[in-house]
Order: sequence, then C-alpha cells, then structure tokens
Amino acid sequence: MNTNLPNRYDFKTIETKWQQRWQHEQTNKVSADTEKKKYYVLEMFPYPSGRIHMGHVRNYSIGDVIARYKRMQGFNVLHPMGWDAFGLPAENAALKRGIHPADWTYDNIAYMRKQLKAMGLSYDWDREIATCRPEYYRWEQLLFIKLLEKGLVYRKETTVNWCDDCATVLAREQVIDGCCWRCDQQVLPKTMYGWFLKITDYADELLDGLDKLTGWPEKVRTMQRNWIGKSQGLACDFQIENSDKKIKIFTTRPDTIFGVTFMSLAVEHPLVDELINGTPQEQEVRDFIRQTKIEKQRNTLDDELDKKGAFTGKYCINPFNGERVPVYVANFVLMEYGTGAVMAVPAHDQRDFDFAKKYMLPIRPVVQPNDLLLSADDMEAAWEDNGVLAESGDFSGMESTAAKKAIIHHAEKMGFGKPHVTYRLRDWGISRQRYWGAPIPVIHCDDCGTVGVPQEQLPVTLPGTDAADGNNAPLHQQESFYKTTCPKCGKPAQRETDTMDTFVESSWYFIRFTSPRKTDAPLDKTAAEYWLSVDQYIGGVEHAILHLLYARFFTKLLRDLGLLTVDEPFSNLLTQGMVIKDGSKMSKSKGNVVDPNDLITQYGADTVRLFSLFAAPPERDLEWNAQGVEGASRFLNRVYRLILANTACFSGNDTVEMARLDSNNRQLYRKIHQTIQRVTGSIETNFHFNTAISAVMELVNDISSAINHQDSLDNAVLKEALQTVLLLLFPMTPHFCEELWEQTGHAENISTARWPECNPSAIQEEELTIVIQVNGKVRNRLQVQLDISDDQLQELALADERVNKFLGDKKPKKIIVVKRKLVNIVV
RNA sequence: GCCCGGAUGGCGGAACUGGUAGACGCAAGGGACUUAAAAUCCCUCGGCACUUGCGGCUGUGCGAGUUCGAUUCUCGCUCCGGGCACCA
Repeated sequence: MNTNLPNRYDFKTIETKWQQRWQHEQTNKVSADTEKKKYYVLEMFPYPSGRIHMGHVRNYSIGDVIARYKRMQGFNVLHPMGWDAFGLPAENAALKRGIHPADWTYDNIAYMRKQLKAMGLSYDWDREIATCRPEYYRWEQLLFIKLLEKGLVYRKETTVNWCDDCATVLAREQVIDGCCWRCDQQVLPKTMYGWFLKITDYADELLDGLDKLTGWPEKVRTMQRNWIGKSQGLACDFQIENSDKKIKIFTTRPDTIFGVTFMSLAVEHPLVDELINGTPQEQEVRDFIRQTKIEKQRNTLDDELDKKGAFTGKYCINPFNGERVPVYVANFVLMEYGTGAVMAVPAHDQRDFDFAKKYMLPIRPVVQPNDLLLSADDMEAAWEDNGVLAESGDFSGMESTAAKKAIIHHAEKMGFGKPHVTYRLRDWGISRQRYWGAPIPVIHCDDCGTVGVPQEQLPVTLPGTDAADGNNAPLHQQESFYKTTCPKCGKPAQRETDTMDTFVESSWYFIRFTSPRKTDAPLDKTAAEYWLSVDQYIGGVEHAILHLLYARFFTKLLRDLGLLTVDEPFSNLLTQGMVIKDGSKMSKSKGNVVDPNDLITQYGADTVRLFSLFAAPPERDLEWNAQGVEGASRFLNRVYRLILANTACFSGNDTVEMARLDSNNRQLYRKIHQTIQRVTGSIETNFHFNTAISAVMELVNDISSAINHQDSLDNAVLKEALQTVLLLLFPMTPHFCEELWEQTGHAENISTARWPECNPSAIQEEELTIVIQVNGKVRNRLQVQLDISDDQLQELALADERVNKFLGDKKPKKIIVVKRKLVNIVV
C-alpha cells in the first residue's frame, strides 16, 4: 500500500477542472432527436433574490441526480435552468438601494449562475432564459393578445386592497392586520379595473385532469381539488312578495328546501337597496350594512364573526310550498360565492341554526336521521348529515340522495330552478400596478375602446431597462410610455399601464425551454412535441396550488390555441421537503440560515450534494446537521483513499468468471450486484437517495474489509467493485467520480458511461438463513441449503437444541413454515 | 371545524406484498497509532436486571382488536406538521 497518499482529496482543483471540462466538451448540451427516447427533468426555476440557499441546493441536487442517472441509462435528457426574474422584491430592493430593478436582477442572476455552476449541476446552459428579457415576455404578450381575441382574457372592475402611501394594489398576503406590510398604513378597499384570465372556463378540466395525474403526490391533488372547490346543486328562484323581482339562490342541499324558514342576503347584494327603500326598516338595515362592512374590513379573516343580521321587512316565496319567508341581510353571507343569497335552513345548517336561535326564527327539521327523531324544541345543533325526508310534501319518505335529484328535477319541470355547479375557484386577476413586470399589451382608445397591440408591434418593452439612469416609476406615471396612438384609428390613445402578475411568466417557461431561442414564435412545435410533457418536475410543496394550477391552465390554453397537443405539463411531480434548522425553516428573519457558499468552499460541492441527498428522503423535511456534512466528507475521502491505494487492479483486462471464484470472492461479487439492484431500485421507485447512498456505503465497507482480511482477493472482482462504486455514486458526486475514473485509467469520461446492470445469477445467495420461532419469538437462526424442503426445515427446527429448551415437554400445537424464511412452532 | 401527512435509539433515518426491528450515517464511550493533537484504523453502543454462559425480559406515540406472528392490517384516542376555512 502506498503510504504517501494524501488523506483528503483536493476538491477545489478537481471540481474546477471538471466543470471546465464539461463546459468545454458541451457534455450537457442536448437537442431534440426523435431517434432517441427523451427524458425531461426540471426543477422549479429560482427567483434571482441574491444568492442560492440550502433549499435550492437540495432541489437542484435531486434534479441533477435524476438527470445524470437517466443519461447513463441512455435517455436524451433535457435539463434546463432559468430565472423567474420579474417581481416585487427586485422593485423593493431597487427602491431601497436607489438602483434599477434590472441592474439588481441581472447582477443577482450573474452571481447565482456562478454558484449553480460551482455545484456542478448538469444543465444545458445554452437554454438559459430570464423572464424579464423582452425575448421572453414578448411571447407572453402575444399569447395575451390571442387570448384576448378568444375572449379568454377580459377586463372588469373589482375591489382590491389599496395602499395609498405606496400607491399600489397589495396582494392578500401583503395585508397584515389590515395594514400595508411595508409602510404600515391602513389598507383601503378600492374599486378599479383589472385584467382577468378565464381560468374558471377550465375548472372542470383542471379538476378532472387531477385523476389522471397518478405521478403526483395525492396531497397536491387534494389541495388543488379543494382549491377548485366544485359544488353541485340547485339554482332556484324565490319570488319577492308583491314584486316582480326574484332572489336567486344556490344550494347543495335541495333536499332540505322544505325546511327553509328565512332568507339571508349578503350586505353587498344588489337587491338589498330596493328591498329596503322607503321602508321603516331602512335606517336600521343601512346601519347594519355599514357596520358589517367596517367589521369585515378590520377582520383579519382568521376568526369567524358572530352571526348577525337585520330584517328587511320583506318576504319572498318558497316555490316548493308557497310559504312566505322573511328576508334578512346577514353578515356571514359572501357575495363572492354562489349568488350572494342563501336559503336558510336552520335545522340542517349550523350557521343558519345559530342565526335562527339569535333572532328567534323557526327551526323546522325536514331530514330525519335513522336512529333518532329530531324535533325543533330539543335540537341543540343542526343535523347536517343525510337522512330521510319528512314534512316535505310529495318528497317525504325519500332518502336525501334520491330526494336531491327529484327536487332538482321538479324545480326544472316547474321552471323555477335548474341543476347548477359552482366553483370556489375565481378567475385569475393578473393586473399589477407595478413597474417590474411584463407590460400588458393593450391600448385604450376613446373611439375604438380597448384594442390589443398588433402582433408586429410587439414586444411592448418596459421603458428604462436599457438606460443606466432608467426610470423605474410605475408605468402610469410615465407619460412617454403610455402616450401613444390607436393602432386602429390612429388617434391619440393611452397604453395600458398595468403589468402582469409574475405567475404568468412561470406558467409556461417549461414550454419555452424546449425551444428557448426561437425568434419567430413562442415555441417550436416539433421540439415541444418531442420534449413535453416534463417527465419529472421537482420543487417545494408551497407551489402546490397556484403555480402548478396556473401551469396546467396555460398548457391547456396553448393546446387550445393549437400550439401544443399535450394536456398536462408535468407527468410526475416530486415535492421536496423544507430545510430545517433548530426546528424551523431556514430563513433570514429567523437567523438560522446556513450559506451553501461557505459549505462548498469548506467541503466542496460533491460533499454538500451528498449530504443533502443522504440526510433524508426528498419528500421529507431535512434537518440540518453540521456533523452530517462532516460525515459525507469523511465517506468521500475514504473512497478516495480506497481507490487510489488499489489502482493496480485496474491495469488488468480480466473480467469476472463466476464459476472460478472462491466463496469469499463470490460473496463480494454478490454484494456488488446486490448493491446495483438496491441503488437502482431506490432511484426508480421513489428517488430515495438516502437508502441508495447507504447501500453504496455498505459495499465500500465490504470492499475495505475484503482487502484487509482476504489473501486471495480476485483482481477482476475488486476492479468491478471499485468501478461500480464510482458508477453508482457518479450522479450524486460527479466531479469526484470523474476524477477517480480518469485516475484509474479510463479514457472516456464517466459521464458517457452506462449505468451498471445487475447480474441476476450473481445475487443468488449460497445459503439461506432461516429464523426459528417458538410462539412467534425468535429463538434461533439456521444456515441451510437453498434447496431444502419444508418438511426438512420443520424437522431441523424440531431437532434444534435451543428450540427444545423452550419447548420443554410441551407438544407443538401447530407448526408454520414460511418458504425459505422461517419456522414458527406454536405450543 | 373539514381535508391531508407524520410519530421507530441520544440524533437523521432503514425494514420487500404481515415474518430476524434499529441497515447506513451522526453523536457518545473505549482502544491502537503519535512526543502530543488532528486525521486514520479497530471495538462497544435501544432499555432493564442477578448480564455466570453462545443467554433472559422488554421495546416502533397511547389503548383495544385480527393473526401462529403486527413498526406494517382494523377500530378508538393523544401529540406534532401542513392545507382549506362563514363556500350555502
């Protein structure tokens, strides 16, 4: 053994060397090639916030292992990277530092790109995109125009959260206790125009598609299902007494309609005004409405308000039984959901029950459970389950499920109602009154109305990004931007000054990656057809709803524009857990961040990658542990020394001849192939790299002890063992393995090597270990021949000395023999 | 309130379709090497007790159940994490 070998490998030199080599040899460059089977692996692209954090390291390490593993298996692998570059933080950072958001963003991209390269991630950097570049967002603007033409994007007036000091709309998560997150000013509701994408048109398809996404975690599918929130029921009209107006309601419980004892309207309901005009109740109701609006504004949405309401003095008619029903305005009815009017059934809805108790309205049970009889007098809570209908006219005696259908059918026949579906999902408001985003490409003309910017005039570029002293004021403050002429009539007109929500950019970037440099269209159809859908998408579960839903939506939009044929963007999804330290997520505000940069400098990229893969399975949270990194480093150094001390075995050309191996060599050879099987299995079934790594560690331990304890170690076996270690580790620690591969005399890079295959005849054990139990407790283990019969096994077990000690003179009541595994003697 | 997850040594985590619980790693303790330290190598390492033996009992959040046998299946809880939440 050569004792002059260094204890630790020089990761700095090695990593730089191989990063340069890969770049120079364009190892990771790919193009569509229909001759080859493709694999598209993608990690959610980062927001260029400044520097990468441990969450990125984890995310990209996982993706890179998959990419490299699939390449070794002969796939044509697309593995791109880009930047989700528009957004609020850039603008805030720019404000704070007095610089331009573009400068801030491009500087960050340059720095973070360097960091990613230092991790040795196998991206095809020629495909890099940044969404803030006109070359990218011009296509988004084109899509916008096309959607506008198809009526899938529209403009409407809505109420938004407005901060006067910041002169902008705030997202709901930016409103903290009713105040602006940045300046602490009270946030005001403001009605203004904004642009909306008609995602609700796709609600059903987005919902149904979830059933087919079997490669997604059930959790994410459930979250999306809940978010879409489909409810089926009855839409029904209640005529207002002495009026020609009707109140439209929606209910999922038509079976309870005979239990209606009042009607509740939202305070914003358009009919309220005329119901109360000139009535004695008018003042009281108006006071109540004003009070409720204030309370709703103040309420942080966290806790429920007490049920309150006010009687309008008017009645409406239940079309099913002709009863007069008093009409209330109530604080718990939402204008945004259903019709803003709710038929109240106190016996079968807890909110209505609370309300009825408070205002002493009648409670009338009309759905009876099987095991007890509800009566209004002794009910303490609403009965919300199904049951059998009572006091419900012709429908009495029917079971809820059947009654629902019958009642809807009846309403339809009589013409006062019909089946109806409602969604929780709202159309997607994409307008932002911000500078740092893609301008919405429309022009407002007094004569022609709202006109889309003609295709040949795209892109509408964001002003000020090129000049060093560029102006980054919101667009509505930049006259040179918004003053324009109407493309239709040529008269003076105004450009739209809203920019798009950054979620729009990230809704189709994975498509653009398939043809990122296409200059005459958003995508190259052939390339998109070849690469899509993304075979494996990887990212944080925090994007489970918005991003992943929007991306699915956009894929369907592009399909319906004839640009794509796929229905779903991501066939498999891996949601990785968070990186935790001291019990909470790493974050600047908690002060528990570990900078990956420091680690890479101290241990090298391969060690950091290895640790992040080894510490936990990907879907689980990863508890940060500094000593764990030390352990990963120790392991690599051990492998390094092991291989360099045994380079001699690589000079021979001999291959393993199983028949000629003695028992010890046979055993190591078996271990090699068992390890290949285990590692491949771990990756294939669920990407559990932690167990894959531990399997390799076992192999390394076995090789070491074979070297130390075996005199007649077979050269070919040792060579195959060491090569296998490198091949199996390569996707996780690429620089390290490339270097050792080269140093052991291989002419070709390990990047081009094939993933090892398990030889099934090699993994056969020579003997079986049989567990002998007495009453289910392990009492002995026996080594037996492979071909032993069950009868022989049973005999052996009964003859066993240790077993007999426990049996005493008791007679076996029953003997269970599990083939090749165990014998259990029951006494 | 509703819907998902999860709970295994001091720690991160293993365990195929019910069949050897604790792989692998970390930490800890002991030893070797060294003038010494680091590094490296070897050994021990769930708990309990009279540890005389290559041994025994107990042990996968808690309580029941099914089974020859349960970390794994069923029922009922507890705690932790996440999502949604006055959705009619």
